[in-house]
Amino acid sequence: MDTLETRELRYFVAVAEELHFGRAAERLGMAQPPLSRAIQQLERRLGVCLLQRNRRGVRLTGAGEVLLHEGRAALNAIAAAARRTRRAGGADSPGGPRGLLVLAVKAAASHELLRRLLAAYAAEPDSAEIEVLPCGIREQEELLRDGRADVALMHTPWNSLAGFDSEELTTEGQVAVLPAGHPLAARGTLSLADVRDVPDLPLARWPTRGTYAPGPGPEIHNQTQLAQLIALGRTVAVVPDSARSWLWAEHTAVPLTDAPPVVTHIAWPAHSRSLALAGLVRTAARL
Amino acid sequence: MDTLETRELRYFVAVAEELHFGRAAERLGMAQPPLSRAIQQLERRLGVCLLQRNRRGVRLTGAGEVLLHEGRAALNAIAAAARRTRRAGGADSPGGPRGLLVLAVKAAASHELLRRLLAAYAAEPDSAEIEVLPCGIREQEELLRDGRADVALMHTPWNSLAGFDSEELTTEGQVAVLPAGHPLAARGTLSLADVRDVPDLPLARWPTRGTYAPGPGPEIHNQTQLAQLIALGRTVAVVPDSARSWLWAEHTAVPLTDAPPVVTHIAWPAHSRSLALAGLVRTAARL
DNA sequence: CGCGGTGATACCTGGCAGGTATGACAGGAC
DNA sequence: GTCCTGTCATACCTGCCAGGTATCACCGCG
Repeated sequence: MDTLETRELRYFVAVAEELHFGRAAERLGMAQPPLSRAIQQLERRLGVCLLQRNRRGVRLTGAGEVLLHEGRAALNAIAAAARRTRRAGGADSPGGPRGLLVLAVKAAASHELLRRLLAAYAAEPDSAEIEVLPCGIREQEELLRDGRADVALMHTPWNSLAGFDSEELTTEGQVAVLPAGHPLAARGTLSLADVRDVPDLPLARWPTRGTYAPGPGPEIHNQTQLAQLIALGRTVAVVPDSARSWLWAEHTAVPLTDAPPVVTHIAWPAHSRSLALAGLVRTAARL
Repeated sequence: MDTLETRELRYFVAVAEELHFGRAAERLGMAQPPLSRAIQQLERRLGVCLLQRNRRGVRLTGAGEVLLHEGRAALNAIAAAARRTRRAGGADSPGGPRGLLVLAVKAAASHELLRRLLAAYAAEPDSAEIEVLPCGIREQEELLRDGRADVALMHTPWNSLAGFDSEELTTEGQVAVLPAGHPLAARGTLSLADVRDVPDLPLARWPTRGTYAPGPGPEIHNQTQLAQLIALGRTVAVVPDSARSWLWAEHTAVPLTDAPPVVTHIAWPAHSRSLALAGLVRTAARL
């Protein structure tokens, strides 16, 4: 009587995202009428109006917004339960894998730290196997939430640690990456203002939540592209010190005096209680 | 094909907790055979063995343990979605409540801070209604997780903030609460060692996760009981400074020099994004 | 060797999820 | 006004599956 079925959550989230019963039904691989009925039934069971069916289209009510957020979180938790259970399966069978941890890392970030962590953990007794899953920085949080990953190396201020348990690992400064021949490349240190005010080298722009801030610099989609544009003398970028590991010969990194420090954390879903994870975190904290 | 139904999660959690199909079925209000079948089906769908059916009883496998943990979290998320949606319902109807926030507080803790917070928030424009839900300190986290509460006042080091977003509010010292006539009550300050070493006043013992640590002091179940035992000269307790608000005339509070400080936070589920909650947090941070 | 207690199997049935066909209604073109 | 179109809701049917009852297979124990 008061327990939501995952089917209903899936249906509602689809409708709330599409704001269109027909398209939502198509996305769900079903016909539109049963979907309409299911949503009505959900509204009756909750005793709440979720959607404002106006002539021409659908809008979310306040309660609908709440269910969209909370429902997404619940669906993530359900998917995580299924994935983590599957991953743990077979760990009992003697001779089988003793456990597998999926570690989400932003591609090419903290390369040296990661190398040392993997080596140190592999040397531990009873260590589990670690699968390294390179991904985008925004993706990490989603991967942890929906169970595709178990643990992640995160970097403030870019990642948000809200909702996760975490342990601080290292702090590093940031550097400006310039084309090797540029006059500024000869300086020993720079300030953010120096970098922002170079007229011939507009600061590269990264997407924040899918959109680019306005500005003169080029829009960057991946690191290779950035590296090339810097090498060509078209842009300059501010990156953490450890990013030196992927610089080209044609790049020069100059330390910045006033850039915010970058802190690397190891983070995991707050409720996790696996031995393998605890071992990895302990190893990381001792590095 | 790979999506867990909440029904299956409920069933599995019941069986995993009871470790007995018959009792689990009874708890679920159903017959035992369909429950057995549902669990088998779940195991087949996940491709994982969850339970070790021995002669005489059932045991969890590793994968079963994982599903028990993750499944509980998922069920909490689902219950939270339903409850918060219901609570948000009707907030659209003009004239209806503009919103209701449920605030979980440990009974009698941070009394003055709470009073000021409620007053300051009520004075804000567009403030929602606040329902204060007094509860035990361990309960708070569960209430936030399953949606019975939206926000809580938590106290480190007793509460864990893992999994929540939070804002630090105040830090306070701790005091020893003694019977008024006791020799130690005349002292201006005390150390933890002083309090622990009084032979005639054994330190009161609080339950930690339902069990009591061994020791000579009385086992405390609630604050009233503690207050009475102190007044009777049977025990001594270490409590935060703000607990002075519930002391009796026959009590004397003496500051402790070396007790760990108590930090009060306002905490909420990390993914929450409601305007009313944001307003309350902003008000609290400005106090 | 029964007996009690366990989970598994066999079989049946009612409800409900989902499909198809169609209605109701609003807007736009003219 | 009168179509036509795009939307969501309703009506009705059907097949599947969740759940019930009866029973089995197994084991430990007095």
